[in-house]
Amino acid sequence: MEAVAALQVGIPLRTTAMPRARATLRDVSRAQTLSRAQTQCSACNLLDKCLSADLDTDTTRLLDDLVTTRVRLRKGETLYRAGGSFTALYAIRSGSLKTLLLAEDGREQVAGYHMPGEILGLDGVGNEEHECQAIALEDSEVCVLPFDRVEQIARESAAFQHNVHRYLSREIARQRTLMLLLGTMRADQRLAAFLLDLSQRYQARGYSSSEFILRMTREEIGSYLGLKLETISRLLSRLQQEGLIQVQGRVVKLLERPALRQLVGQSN
Amino acid sequence: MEAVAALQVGIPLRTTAMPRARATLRDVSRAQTLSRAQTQCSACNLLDKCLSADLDTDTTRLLDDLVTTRVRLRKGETLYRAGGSFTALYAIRSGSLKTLLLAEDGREQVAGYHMPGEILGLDGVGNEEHECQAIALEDSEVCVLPFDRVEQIARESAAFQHNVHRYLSREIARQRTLMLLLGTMRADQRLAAFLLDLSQRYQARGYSSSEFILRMTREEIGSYLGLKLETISRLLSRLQQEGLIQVQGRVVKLLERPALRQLVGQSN
DNA sequence: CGACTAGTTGAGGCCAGTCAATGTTGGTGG
DNA sequence: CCACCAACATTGACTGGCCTCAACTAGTCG
Repeated sequence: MEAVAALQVGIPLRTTAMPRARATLRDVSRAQTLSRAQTQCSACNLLDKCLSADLDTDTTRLLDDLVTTRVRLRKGETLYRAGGSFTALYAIRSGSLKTLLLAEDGREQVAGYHMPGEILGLDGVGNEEHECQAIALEDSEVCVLPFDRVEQIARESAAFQHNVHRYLSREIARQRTLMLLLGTMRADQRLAAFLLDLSQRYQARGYSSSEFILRMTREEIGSYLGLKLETISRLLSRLQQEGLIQVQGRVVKLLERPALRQLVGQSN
Repeated sequence: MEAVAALQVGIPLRTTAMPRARATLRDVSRAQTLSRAQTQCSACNLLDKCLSADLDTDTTRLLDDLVTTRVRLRKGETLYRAGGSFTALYAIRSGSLKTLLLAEDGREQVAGYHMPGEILGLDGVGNEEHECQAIALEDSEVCVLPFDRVEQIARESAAFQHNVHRYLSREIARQRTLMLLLGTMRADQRLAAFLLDLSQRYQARGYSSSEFILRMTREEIGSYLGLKLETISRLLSRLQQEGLIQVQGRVVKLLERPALRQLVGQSN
């Protein structure tokens, strides 16, 4: 109960060596059990983005009772936290979340920014507990996919199994890209790459690819890119001054995409 | 054939926008088909490190005809490369390999250093082709695990399936740690963390945890840690001067492990 | 309105990169 | 066995990019 209260306030929970809390669904404000009609994956408009891609109708039917719970999160609330026992994957239906990496010494870093259709919680499969914390950046809704059910269906359907593997693997690939970014790019290149990535992901979801809203603060973006907030701020200003983008608070407009790509591309 | 020749020389293949080559087993010097007795996972001394952990005897038997091929690599040879079609996972039996990340613009970074008992190739599951290149750092031997067989067995055995998932997930966790390192640590902290990681992994394999041989050059270590070779060299000297380690070429001795841990731990 | 959070911008410092010279090691062929 | 070469490594001097510290502004919420 106290946990819930704390979360409602939306405190980022700056965990200096947090006594790894058990976090379950009770942690979030509203978990709701849903009627079957509400949860059928086959009726979900995010179909092609999720685990249910490319399945025959028989298999799709298997999925229909996979999701029995959906969770609503308010901005700032935690979906799961590091050390919390892993029981399910989460598919984002609406809104967006960030994942936060926490080291024992209090060091922390934003590990990812996640949009509708993406699946969260994959990091927990390994040792039954989550390794990072997921926090809503705005009011959001996620589907709960109990992992034992996921594994069960994967055993029954090779196609679904393959989707699961693909998702795990894609997560690996995503992180690879980030490692390259963190390991080899200058600050301005990192920011440009970040903006282009956002643009591309928004486009894939049917939103404008040239104008969008940053859901993260300068500090969060900086943390994600291994930089400080001041650097992010300065660079946004500079890119604007150079005419590559237009910034107004959190609203960003990409003006010269080729130039941005070129900036990212120059390998020194 | 030409491919083999090139590889024999051990050229690092500095691929500036390499025309993504198809790489198969023919690429490596000696792929050998083995008798059943030679390849039984149940007889492998790396048992507990590999996919066959925690299985009942029935399932273990399933694995016995999983590995039909083993590959020998000489130092500098490539096991698979980016863009090569993904057909199998590879379990390292002896030796060590590095994985190399390649961006389209020629940027490249060492993504990992891999030891016996570890599994390579997980990044290929997603889109049927490898996303990085694996190169032997010394003469090595790996078991070939055809991935369709792996998936098949996973459908038959929940325990094995779980191992597969665990492995994929662990890879994600490993990269997470690296991201934290690249995103938040100073150069000396990165190097200390690297040395401690090696130490711990050598220990887990029954080798000395306080004295070991670096199988990578300063340049490769630097690339792995997002630093330059000169920085690595300087830092190794400095850590030696401070009495924390002892370095002699590639032979490293950890003298003050607590101090190293403390160095890594201080979050600023 | 005051308190607070998020963001911008400037001045100065330091850490790691760059460039360059030199030393060391290991493999190869005469 | 030694000479030679190439790859690897060390060290120094200098530079520059990003961080730190700090002051100030803009927007938000009770």
